[in-house]
Amino acid sequence: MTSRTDKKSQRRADPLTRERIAEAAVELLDTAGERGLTFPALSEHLSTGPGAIYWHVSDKRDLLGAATEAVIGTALPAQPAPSPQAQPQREQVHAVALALYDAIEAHPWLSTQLAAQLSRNPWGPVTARIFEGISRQVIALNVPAHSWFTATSALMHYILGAAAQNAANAASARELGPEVNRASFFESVSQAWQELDPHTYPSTRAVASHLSDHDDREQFLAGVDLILAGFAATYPSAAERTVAQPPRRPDNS
Amino acid sequence: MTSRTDKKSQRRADPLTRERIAEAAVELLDTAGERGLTFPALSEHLSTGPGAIYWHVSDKRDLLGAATEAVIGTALPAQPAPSPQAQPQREQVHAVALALYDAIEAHPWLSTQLAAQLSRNPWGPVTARIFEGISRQVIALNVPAHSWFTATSALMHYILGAAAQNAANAASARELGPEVNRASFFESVSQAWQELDPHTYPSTRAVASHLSDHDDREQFLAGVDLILAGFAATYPSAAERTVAQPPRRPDNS
DNA sequence: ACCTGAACACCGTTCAAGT
DNA sequence: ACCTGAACACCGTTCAAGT
Repeated sequence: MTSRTDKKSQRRADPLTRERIAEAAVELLDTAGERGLTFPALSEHLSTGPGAIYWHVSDKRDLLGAATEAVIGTALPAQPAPSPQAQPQREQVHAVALALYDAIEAHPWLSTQLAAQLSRNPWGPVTARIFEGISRQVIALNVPAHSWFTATSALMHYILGAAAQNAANAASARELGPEVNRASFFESVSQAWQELDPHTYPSTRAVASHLSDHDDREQFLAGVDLILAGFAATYPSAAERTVAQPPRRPDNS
Repeated sequence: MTSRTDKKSQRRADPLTRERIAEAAVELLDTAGERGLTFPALSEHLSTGPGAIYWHVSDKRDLLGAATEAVIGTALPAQPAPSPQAQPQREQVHAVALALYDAIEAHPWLSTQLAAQLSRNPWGPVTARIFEGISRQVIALNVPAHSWFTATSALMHYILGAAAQNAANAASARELGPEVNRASFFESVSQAWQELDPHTYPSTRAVASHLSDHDDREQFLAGVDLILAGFAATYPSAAERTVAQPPRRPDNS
């Protein structure tokens, strides 16, 4: 494990690299949250000085980018060949969606960073990896070429937005105490919504009263299916690919 | 306009209020960007000290929240009565979607703040206003009650995500010089994507090659229509509401 | 009740100096 | 080439003191 220059006076056990720094940053972000990632804290974690970090990373944005890249890289591994048609199409879409969903739930800070990458760096590796994962499905779904971008966008924005929302809910629920399950969290949000002014917020109140204690992942996938149904309905060529499956309940009831 | 105590020694022309502070914050955010909103800058803008601002606002998060509220309040005015069926349903959805789209394009910092509000404060006025605007459409669309939340989520996340993406693109294009139009911006992104590794990013490259020089708003609405089509296909009761319209091209070609 | 402005704690970033 | 750590600029927040 130690390097070949195994003298007693080697500078450090293992030298700093952008990757090691990214890992440490992820750890800090997961542990202490977005506010917990500071150069002083990270320096101490790596037992070095802030200057050393700046040698490998250009600034804090770059540091956060490296952390994001590290997580996305393992959550959405590069798949060279358009994956074989082993799974039915719908399940492949679900797999990509859930990979992102789980990554964001495990690292709540990720949702902010992904949004930042999307907007700041649409040609960066993070954006490309996500876009690739989703557009591959869209193409396989026989969406016509002129609509690839629209369809991918719709799916991607829903996935990232809903996953972020779920992660935030999970974090809020966690704050209410580890013993409280999701049910009581939804209960409390539902209740807060019910207390809105009936005159200005009639529909929100109505929706709140129908917020069943659903399974979050099922709910998330129901949204994905809703958009897939939109593809099938809008592009006849895409229809057989998704609709030919055994008809699945599109939502909880 | 001046208060009743109209002595020469009144402390200031107009006293600070949360609203005046929010307005000034919006101005700073629009002018100088997210990084430009600092307490020193805001204090000077209002010709006061930082302490005065803290009397009306609890901290910076609250300050940003007030700014967000101010913008959303005018972009999405409260509509007491479920708006009359004057317009066809699809156009009402478009109207809400475009209101958010335009607000985000005019205030690019808004997209980050809306995401923050959604996750931190799901029961706050900003979230409620947006949710109300969209869920009202979903309900009017005859989506069944147990799917109101899913359907509203799908539409909302797409709208906010796509609008944010557009605002970011617009900002990037602006940076390339005021004379460059959107076309050349899309050209450059498309080109950057084309240079990705063909082995790992085949689909992204394929999509890039079909990135026509579209109208951004049309593209955005095409995505909305895609999701509406999903409603119609998934919930038979919703079908006649959206499908009965003169069939509109769902996308540019 | 509302405002003033100095003071404090803290963080991102730089840089001359080391190995 | 890579690391050290002190120093700087700047910002969020507080607070004793004013009106």
